[in-house]
Amino acid sequence: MAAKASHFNMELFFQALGDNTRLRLLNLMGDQEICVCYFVEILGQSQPKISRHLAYLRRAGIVEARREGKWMHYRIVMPSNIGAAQVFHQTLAWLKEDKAMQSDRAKLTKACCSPATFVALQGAPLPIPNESLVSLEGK
Amino acid sequence: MAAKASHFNMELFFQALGDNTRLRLLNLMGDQEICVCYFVEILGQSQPKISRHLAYLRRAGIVEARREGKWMHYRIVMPSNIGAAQVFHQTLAWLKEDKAMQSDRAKLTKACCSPATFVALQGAPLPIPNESLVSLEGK
DNA sequence: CCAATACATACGTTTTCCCGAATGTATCCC
DNA sequence: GGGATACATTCGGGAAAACGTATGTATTGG
Repeated sequence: MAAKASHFNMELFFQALGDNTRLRLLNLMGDQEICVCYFVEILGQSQPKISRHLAYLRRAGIVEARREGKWMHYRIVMPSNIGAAQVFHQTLAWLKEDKAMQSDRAKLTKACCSPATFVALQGAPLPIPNESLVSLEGK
Repeated sequence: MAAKASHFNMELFFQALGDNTRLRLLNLMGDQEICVCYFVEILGQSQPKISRHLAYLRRAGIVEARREGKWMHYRIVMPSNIGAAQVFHQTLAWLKEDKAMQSDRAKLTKACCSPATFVALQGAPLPIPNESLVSLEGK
């Protein structure tokens, strides 16, 4: 029944990474689970646009969503395919080196420290560490 | 003068990898310099199509070409950006694990051993090891 | 139950990508 | 120089992607 799950679609995987908005989203997720409203606030782009890109990443199998009341939290999930996981992990590390990506992360940290100063984030849930990634921290 | 070479376009990089034909081409190059006619023969696709994808890879800065008489040899070049190089190297290793990619490589080996049996490859120059990648062989 | 919030999806348009077919260019050989 | 070979580029059409706008759905609070 799970016979065809073995072959991973590399083309689709890289296409998912071939968009700056999606790279920014992945960078913000990093090793945390994050609420959609933060993405909208930090990227400064329309909510439907963010939502569509998140759906794209979900279809590509590299993020998952979890509902918590009104809010949706997105987190990175490592592909089961080993090669994909290695490339993906390396990519996330690469994102951390990028200036623009660091800037996004800084904004996120700032927004989390004082969400009250962002009108759109009143009462929004804070990011939550993504436990499924902890095992990879060492490398 | 080389002031703006520092920022690598990640989006473009991943877009270049987001096409199966281009992934197959990169896989065939692997660690050798290869003549265009082999690509056409092994992928079984039109010469203009192959040529366009090679041009795409060249624009993305991950392959380079060298002319030798009538023939054009293509080879992989590692991006100067360290993060990109790491992801790229890992990607090439991943390609080697893929069944379909291994099949392409097998066809290439076969074609190189007896190019005379492939009408289109009469007198075509054999692949040449890509020396610029040797330093990375260890990892 | 109703309004408000948070997010997802549908729709129509514009842009981008990919292709086959045709044409252009460089090199070799006679 | 002229034809043949190897490859690159151009052109036009069709498919997919990306976007803004509008609308739908789930949840909360009153």
